[in-house]
Amino acid sequence: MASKVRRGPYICGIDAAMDVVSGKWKSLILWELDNHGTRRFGELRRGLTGVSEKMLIQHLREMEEDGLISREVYREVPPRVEYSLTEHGRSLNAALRPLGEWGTGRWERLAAGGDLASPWPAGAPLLQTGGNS
Amino acid sequence: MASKVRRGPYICGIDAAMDVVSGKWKSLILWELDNHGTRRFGELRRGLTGVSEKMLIQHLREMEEDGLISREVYREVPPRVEYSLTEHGRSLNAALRPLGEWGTGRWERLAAGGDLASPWPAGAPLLQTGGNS
DNA sequence: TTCAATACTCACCCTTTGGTAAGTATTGAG
DNA sequence: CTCAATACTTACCAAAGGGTGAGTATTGAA
Repeated sequence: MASKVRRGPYICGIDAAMDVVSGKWKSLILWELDNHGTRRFGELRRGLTGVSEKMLIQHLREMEEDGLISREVYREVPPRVEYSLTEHGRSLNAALRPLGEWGTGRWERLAAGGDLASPWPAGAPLLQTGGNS
Repeated sequence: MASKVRRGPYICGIDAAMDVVSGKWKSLILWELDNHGTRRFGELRRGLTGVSEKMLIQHLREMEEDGLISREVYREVPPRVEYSLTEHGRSLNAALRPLGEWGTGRWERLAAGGDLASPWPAGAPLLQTGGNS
């Protein structure tokens, strides 16, 4: 039961993308690695507040299989393992940006006591953060 | 147990967007409504091959609560109910487009006996479909 | 000899998600 | 009176997702 091995059959592109990105912590891992370039296992664990070791490693393994991240092992004592984004992972992050901005907009509207029906809060400009967050 | 009522607290914009879009059939519903403009319950059911009535209506209700779609009831016999995208739903669809294109790329690479590590299949141009699919 | 530090690995369990199949409500047609 | 057509609604069940907590392996330092 090491990995999911779903990989289709897909019904559309969104479906194919979701297969890779769905998982409670995956977008956070993407974001964290995009910010820092390279992170050790322990750094990731401390960076993603609330993640369990089991889920973190499970997600990291799946993302490695999906070609999103690379894993570098340094045979030292104590051991050191470094994770970073591949080119493929960076392109996924870029593709997620508009969705992240849409989500930020919704989030702000909700926080403002949000009326979910109208697309923008009528005059309140949407603040754009740097990345997906 | 009528609705999910998650709506935060979120940790990033992606999280906020995922809360709205996660669900086996939601992106398909978005896509179907974007294509046809307006669809009856039965048309949606027949359009999304494999969806159960329970899940379809559950997703539709949640999406209505989230302001993505609107529901129009015609008091006839037999009854008629029509669903369509709101402005908010259309903006979500737009934000999903890059992700859909990324997924299509991955999908094609997989179908081609895909090497998941390199971002593009080296010379094979990515065919862009019209929407998210 | 014991401990610390790191990166896992495993067994167990609870919650969420989604499917199946049957039932409800309405009213015009036969 | 029964049936068809539509849009749900409900009860029940199985699978997937994710959390907890303990255990493993390695070796230098105390």
